[in-house]
Amino acid sequence: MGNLSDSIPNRFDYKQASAEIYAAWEADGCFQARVNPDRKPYTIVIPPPNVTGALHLGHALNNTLQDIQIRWHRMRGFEALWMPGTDHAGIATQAVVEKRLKEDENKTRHDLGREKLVERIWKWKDEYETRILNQLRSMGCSCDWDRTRFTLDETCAKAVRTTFADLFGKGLIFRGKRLVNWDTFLQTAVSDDEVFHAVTKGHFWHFKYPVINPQAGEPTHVTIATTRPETMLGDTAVAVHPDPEKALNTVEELLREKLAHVPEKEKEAVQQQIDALDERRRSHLPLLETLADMAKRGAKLMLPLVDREIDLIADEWAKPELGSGCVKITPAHDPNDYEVGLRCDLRMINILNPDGTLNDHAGSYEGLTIKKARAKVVEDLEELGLMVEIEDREIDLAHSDRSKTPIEPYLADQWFVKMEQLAQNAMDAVTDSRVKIFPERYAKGYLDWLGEKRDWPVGRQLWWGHQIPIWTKTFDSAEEAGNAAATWNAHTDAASGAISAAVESPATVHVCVREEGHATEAELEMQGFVRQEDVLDTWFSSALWPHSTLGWPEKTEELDYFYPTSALITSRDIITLWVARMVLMGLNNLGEVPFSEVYIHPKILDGAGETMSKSKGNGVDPIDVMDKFGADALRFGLTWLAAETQDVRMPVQFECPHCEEAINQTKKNRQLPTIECPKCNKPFSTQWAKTDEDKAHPRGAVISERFELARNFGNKLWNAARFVMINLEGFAPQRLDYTALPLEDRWILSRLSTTTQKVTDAIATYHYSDAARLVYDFAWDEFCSYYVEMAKPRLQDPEKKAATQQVLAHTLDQLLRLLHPMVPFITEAIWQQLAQFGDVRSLSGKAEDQKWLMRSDWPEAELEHQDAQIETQFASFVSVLGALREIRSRQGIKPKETVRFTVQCAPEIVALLEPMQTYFEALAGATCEGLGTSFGDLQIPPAQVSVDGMEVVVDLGDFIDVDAEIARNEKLDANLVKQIAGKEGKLSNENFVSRAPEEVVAKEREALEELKKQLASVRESLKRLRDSK
RNA sequence: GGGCGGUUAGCUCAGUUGGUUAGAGCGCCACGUUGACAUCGUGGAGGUCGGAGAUUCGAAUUCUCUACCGCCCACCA
Repeated sequence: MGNLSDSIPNRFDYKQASAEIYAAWEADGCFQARVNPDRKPYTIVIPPPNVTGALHLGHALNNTLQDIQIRWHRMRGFEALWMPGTDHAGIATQAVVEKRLKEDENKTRHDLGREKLVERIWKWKDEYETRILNQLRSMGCSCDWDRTRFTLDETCAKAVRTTFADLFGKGLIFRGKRLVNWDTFLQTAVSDDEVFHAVTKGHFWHFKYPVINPQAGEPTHVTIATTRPETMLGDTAVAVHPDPEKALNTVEELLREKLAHVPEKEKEAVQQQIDALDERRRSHLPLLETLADMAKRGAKLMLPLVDREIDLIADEWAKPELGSGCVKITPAHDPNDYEVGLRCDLRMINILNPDGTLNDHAGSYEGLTIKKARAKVVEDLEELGLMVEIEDREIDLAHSDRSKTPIEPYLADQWFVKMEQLAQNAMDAVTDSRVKIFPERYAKGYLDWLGEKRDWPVGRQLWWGHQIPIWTKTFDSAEEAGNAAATWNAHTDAASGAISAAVESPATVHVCVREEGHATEAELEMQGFVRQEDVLDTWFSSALWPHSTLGWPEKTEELDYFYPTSALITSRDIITLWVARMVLMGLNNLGEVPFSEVYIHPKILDGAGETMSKSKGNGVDPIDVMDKFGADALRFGLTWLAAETQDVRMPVQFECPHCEEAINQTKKNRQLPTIECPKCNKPFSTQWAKTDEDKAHPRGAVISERFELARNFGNKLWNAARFVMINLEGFAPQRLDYTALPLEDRWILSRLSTTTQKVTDAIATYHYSDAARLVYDFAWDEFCSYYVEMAKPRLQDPEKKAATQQVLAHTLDQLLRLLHPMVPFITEAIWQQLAQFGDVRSLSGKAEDQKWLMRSDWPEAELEHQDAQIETQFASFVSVLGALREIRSRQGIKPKETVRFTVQCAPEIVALLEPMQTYFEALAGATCEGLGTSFGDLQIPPAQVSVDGMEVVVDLGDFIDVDAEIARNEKLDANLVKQIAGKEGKLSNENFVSRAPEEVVAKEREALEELKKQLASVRESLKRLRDSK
């Protein structure tokens, strides 16, 4: 016994052991999945992390949950494939690299050129991909690394071009004008979700356009207002409501309806709005009516500064209740105006160059930046006497998330994917449950979003990405174009294979070539076709991920075997962008959904409820957590917190590198370059350290104490295993007759069986937190606190030792399996040590033939071990134990002192407790002097506790603190009186007695009797205690 | 403006189909280092379950309204 306790340290050296174990697993091919007809496949494709930067805690959660499913299924006998990889992340990555280029070398991408920039981004990608994959390894992720893919690698590129050509051929790719969010710094369109809004101070300019040849009774000018006066250069109309009176009435109706429902305190504000309408009828309506009539007769206005004739139009977009009631229409630079432009067939004049300066449509303003143009337009309008008023106003301005510069709405040619049918197919897959989403409520967002069936703009004006495989040429006539298209289309089924062509009215031909580097490409270029510069939206390649990673469009064995994949585990913010697109692309390319289940996990927020991010400084790095607590603690901690409905709130601390003090992070201190530790008064640096002075201090990690629970649990498990192994010397496996086992063995086996069943169920339904809690409680409270404690005396008894060893070995072995998916390293480390006691550890006597725990079998719940009666019996034991401990504690009995006790209880409880008698000694330092009996008359009154229909009486002799007992009993007395009153009240309520189910009433009666008994007992005790004084 | 989620102990969260005295971890208080574990053990204190109303014999749990927090979508001359 001595050598083992010396050789097993009482701490798990997670740093060294984890690395060694992982390397050994990998070397032994434990992560590999192969096409294997003898097993059922289980597949997860990783949500490929962006190569923009290192992984954060959200990724850690995402990947932990995936690894749990993968490891669990692997143990259950599935051929489990976890497909790893990373995402090129289009604009995000290019923006990061461009920013770096600007900072380090003061160069723009145009200084470098496309090729050089892309080269730089590849370098960045290599660096971060390595970092990311190593982070995943440190976390213990059991990915099949041989299959690692990148969304921009050749396999994926082929899938992208094949898909694009297919859609093009089906007529689902088309070209259209579209207002895009133009980032003038990066000179690219950014998607709506890459835009953030910020309120800035600005102005609201009111100015007027002259009416051309106004007729009698008509105004000479029309007043409009805008926050962006320079856009007037692109105006092609001014709109007025066709029926302003009706519009005002409608508004009033709505307001009156609101008035009826709105709370009292808001009524006044609504009433004011209604009054304002009356005022407006007087002040504006006659003019607006006139203008509406003018619009109908086709009146024209003169657009000042550029002297362009524009229409006065009637359109409902103009709101008579706002501003002057007239609105300028700039279809090429405003989303709403664009809609008006389409409706009224207006000219769309783009006044901007890609770099944000004005182009030749702006006349004399050409070449100016927006800012300068704005100032000059205002100045010139003032000079012409057309400026009416300038208001100060706060403006909610769209900014690019990537460059932080203001967005300019900009009309550009874009490539679109027609969504109508694709979206419908993806919706059907969820409605008919071919794809199930957990938690279910997220299906709504998915369906709503797809239901809009908005065409998908897939082009990005970037250099980093899959370049659109289209060559374009504009011919002199539609006829020529038609001929060219027909010629190229004729090649489609010929040797050159994969081509299709389409004419964009009037005379532009687009040719899409499927094969990369095909001779056709050169041929097209020779004929004057030019390849589209744009690259595809990064989500286009991500949408193919579940099948492109398996080799599609090749008909690979892997594709056949592993597709459709089994589960997709991801975070809620990309349900639409990614999940929906994967479903529709999977259906389009393979006719099958890409996965059958989608699990959406919570997000990780900091202590203030904000999302974590590097730019806020509240981001916890999984590496720091692993350094401090270990990978298992990171994983278990996250699993523990991953409950169904809630996001994970995780208060964050700085850790002082000098004294390890944890300093709560606040909004104030989280962006400081250095912080002084309040405990040891030494400074440390943070991620914000920029100056040499700041950087000289050692770095304080950002961590969260949230992981202590998991770290402690690992330690508990390790030491329980240590205890078992120290006591396993001379262990000889044997077949035990379950029915002949003593109560404590049957109890722990019953609990093990129940736990196994529940944990299995929890993981299967993605109730991760439940799974963690179940196994934590079993391991700590049941196995350690009771079974191991009870095993101690038994191991000293030669008669009982062997059976005890067997049950200990079995339970530990099974427990390790249950825990392995969540905490793979520590369980594997223990399991390897346990192996030295032979390969037969299970009660069944079956020899374990796997070298690695991660490759061993998941436990089956032994249903015949579940025994409710045994569990009740054990509960009585625990109650008595608790009573004894409480008395000891209350009375301040020293641990070394043994006390004597009896339990007064019914005969059937005596039978329950009988076999457990000896354990009171070991677990509570109390000797049982009788069950079902009392001490008889003691000279000094005993301490007494009544629980579950039992009276636990402890003879403390002279040691008793009578006053303490009296105080306690008095408190109990009062409490019982209160409860009894409550129960009596309930039972005297005729309604309750007659309407509640009989069993509930009976239960209440029983409880009342029990309470009364207790009260009697307490009072008797009190009397004796008082008498003794 | 539309939708979703949350509000339970000082903190972070559980709470199954409504039914005894609402649980856990951390923190706090008291005691404790006898050979698995002080990253531990034993005991204790601490909650009128955001508010109002309704249904019911009975509500943390169901329904309605409401407040606050968070997220998503739309819109903002």
